[in-house]
Amino acid sequence: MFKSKTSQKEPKQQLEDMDETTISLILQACKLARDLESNLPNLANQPNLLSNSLDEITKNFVTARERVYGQDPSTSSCLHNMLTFAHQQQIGTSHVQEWLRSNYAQQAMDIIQTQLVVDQKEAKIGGCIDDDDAEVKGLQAMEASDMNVASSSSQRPRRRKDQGLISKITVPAPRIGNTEIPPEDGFTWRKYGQKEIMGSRFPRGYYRCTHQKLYNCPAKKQVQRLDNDPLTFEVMYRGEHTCHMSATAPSIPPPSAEHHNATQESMARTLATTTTTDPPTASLWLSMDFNPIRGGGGSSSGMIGSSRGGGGGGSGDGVGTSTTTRYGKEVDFPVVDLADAMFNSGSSSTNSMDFIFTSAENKWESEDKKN
DNA sequence: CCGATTTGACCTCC
DNA sequence: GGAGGTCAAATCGG
Repeated sequence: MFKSKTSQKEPKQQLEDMDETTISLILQACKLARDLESNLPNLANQPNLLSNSLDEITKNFVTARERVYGQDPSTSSCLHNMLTFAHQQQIGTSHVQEWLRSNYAQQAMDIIQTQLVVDQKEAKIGGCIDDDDAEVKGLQAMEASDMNVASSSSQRPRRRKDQGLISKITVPAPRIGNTEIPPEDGFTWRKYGQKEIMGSRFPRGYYRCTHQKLYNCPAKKQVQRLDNDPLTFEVMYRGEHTCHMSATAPSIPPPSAEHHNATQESMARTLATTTTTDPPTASLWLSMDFNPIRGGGGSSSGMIGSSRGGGGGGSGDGVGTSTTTRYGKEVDFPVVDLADAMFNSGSSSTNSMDFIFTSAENKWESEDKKN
């Protein structure tokens, strides 16, 4: 897989062409969503208005989506999901309310927006890569082979460029609270390194899944702040999380069972005996704490595994603090899937958001999937 | 005591 | 040889 090489991306041009209008449509929709959010209390008892508002938003998204599709399907999946989601919103207003109310919307929009930015800047990667597109300038995927590396040079198996780049996204730093903390993504990460990168003002943080050892979860991510925009993190994910998919891996401890199967339950059980901070299947994750900061500013409202270990003292400038996350409550909105899709990006990032709304709109999905 | 972070050293790739 | 990725000892905190 991960064959190659970037340059097959001429639609880049098209992208640029479409962006202006399309993006403005999307932003417009986002804005409307925010407005809706702020007026939610008032609209709550005015179903008609609420409905109109939702229609409005949906319309924008749908239009945008159509435009996107008309241009470059490869970049549309993320948008598409967002749009589909908008569609779905009509289906269950209560969900929408919750969604909007909880800031997830904001975050989701941020993601979408940044995703677009990435798409533009690097039409080759854009958070929407899948097997076909997976490329990385220097990263040659060697998943298979990377199992038996180790051998060559006498010493410990130290390899690089393993697993290939799966997805790369830029994520806005929290708007509130501590902007130094890289955004959560629903998984538990353990920082294993930090390095100054040539030409970058900020160091790059290296994280791997907390369950790497226990469950052989190969997921890793690199977090780095953008030089020109310290409030934005560029996150590169590599490898997929197997820790919440594998039958042996811990997953979300489904609190109020509902949409999870037996496997998950058993996983949850397993989990219960191993750890308490776990990769909430993104599903839950989103619903629980999409926005790390929102709870409480600086002093951690228990959102991030906070900077426990390591000499706190000023070192990790920037990327520092861990992203170890912890969630707890149960919730269960459709949004959950949004989460799942977005950050479960470990793998086919393209579909990052594909899962999100599948139930609502299958037709779109089918189209999308083939990219 | 256990688990997470820090940090310098080491290793691989270009 | 240099840059980037990973390891692992030291350290810290619950």
